[in-house]
Amino acid sequence: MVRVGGRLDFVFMSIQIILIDDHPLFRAGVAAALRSSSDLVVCAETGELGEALSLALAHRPDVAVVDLMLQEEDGLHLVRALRRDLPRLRIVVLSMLDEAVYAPKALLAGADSFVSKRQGPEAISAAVRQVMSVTPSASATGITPANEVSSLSERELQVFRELGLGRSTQEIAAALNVSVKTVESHRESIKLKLSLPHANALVARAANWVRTQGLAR
Amino acid sequence: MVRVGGRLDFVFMSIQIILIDDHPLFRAGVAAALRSSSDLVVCAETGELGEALSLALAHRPDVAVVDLMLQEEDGLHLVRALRRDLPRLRIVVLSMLDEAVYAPKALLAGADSFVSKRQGPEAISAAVRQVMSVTPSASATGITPANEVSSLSERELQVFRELGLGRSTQEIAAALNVSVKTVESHRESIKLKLSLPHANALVARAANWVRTQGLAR
DNA sequence: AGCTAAATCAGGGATTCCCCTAGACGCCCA
DNA sequence: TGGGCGTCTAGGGGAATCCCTGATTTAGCT
Repeated sequence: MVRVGGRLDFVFMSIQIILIDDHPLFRAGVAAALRSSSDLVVCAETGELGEALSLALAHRPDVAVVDLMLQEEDGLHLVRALRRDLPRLRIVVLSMLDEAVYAPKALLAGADSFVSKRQGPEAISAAVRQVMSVTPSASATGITPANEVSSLSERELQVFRELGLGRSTQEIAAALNVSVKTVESHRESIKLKLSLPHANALVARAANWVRTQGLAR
Repeated sequence: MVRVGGRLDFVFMSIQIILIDDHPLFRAGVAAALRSSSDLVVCAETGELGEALSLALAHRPDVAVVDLMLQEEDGLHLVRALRRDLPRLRIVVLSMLDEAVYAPKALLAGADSFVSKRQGPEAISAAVRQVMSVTPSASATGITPANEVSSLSERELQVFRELGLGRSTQEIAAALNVSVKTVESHRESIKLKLSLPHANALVARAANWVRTQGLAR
């Protein structure tokens, strides 16, 4: 397997990439963006998270580009699995969600770089080259969360988002396939973490957060 | 401009499409999906919502594929503008968000079809062909807002605003010097007027309204 | 292994929600 | 001037929730 070490522009070397994105359209877009650089090769791609690990083991790519998309739960899981089984693999995480919230989680899970999808095609290619140009230490780009919402766990964030969309406790429980009691529990945790006095304050805060995230309305 | 009317498969006719999507990657993906059908032609595409209308007026496409993406407010605005200025234009709305929530909104705004992005590339092509296969009645939208904040009375508006600021029913009652029961009554009236299903939806809506009004803390 | 955080859910009293009813007041209009 | 309509007020009562405490299990970290 070839590998780009530094300023070796007179040597042709390709970076092998595996692309994991459960959304076919986005995957097509990202693949096109990557392929537009002749030194980047998408050697495998899949939308099945279960298939990703075995594909990576088979192809031994240099970089995995993983899309957190909306089920970032499974995405982070995959990042951990990749990091565990393929320690030398560089992992670039894409997400359309809030960078301040998800970047730390992704990096903590073992990702080497985090790219917001808002940044466009070039940013992805750039990130891939960047993670290949540094030693595999990961170093985490020094993103400071500071945002209180970022202290929420995965599940709490899901509940928070649903609340911001104006969903009732019951509706959320049904959507997440858990009991009402569990959702209530998450709500309590969120209120505690965000120092909110009561339910209405929680919902209003969530709605405003969702607004800033542009996740709907 | 050619137009497919019915079962005319022995005549070659292309469907002209304008693609409006503020996200470059997704736009690339959708464009690729559409172009894979030889009878579909992407005659224009843009990520700028402001540019969309003039492009549509200039190219006079058969179908507009509009991505609600994350700022669905603006997207719906565009759909209405397109429907107003180009009544015969077929409009297909894409969204990655909850179909049950956004499809009615999109159709109400004048869209002819709604496709969830989860459904993949084929669904988009299929939707484009489908809207071209029906008569251009466009179903007249029948826009009856009614659910306007402006329909709220003075007192209801006060309660609504307080709710949007995250105040509890008790707090509002104290602030307005009335009983909790009165505030509850106002809440009921507001829910009725705005067609809101339950308390959380009410608070979330109020919070968003407060944000747009700039009345926040 | 031990620790910690996350996720799940139960119990139970306090509170709120939600639907119904209803009196008082003001306004418009026939 | 009487009737209709909307607003503001508020109570009754059952359902739902809020909110606090605590328990268990899983999983990631040291």
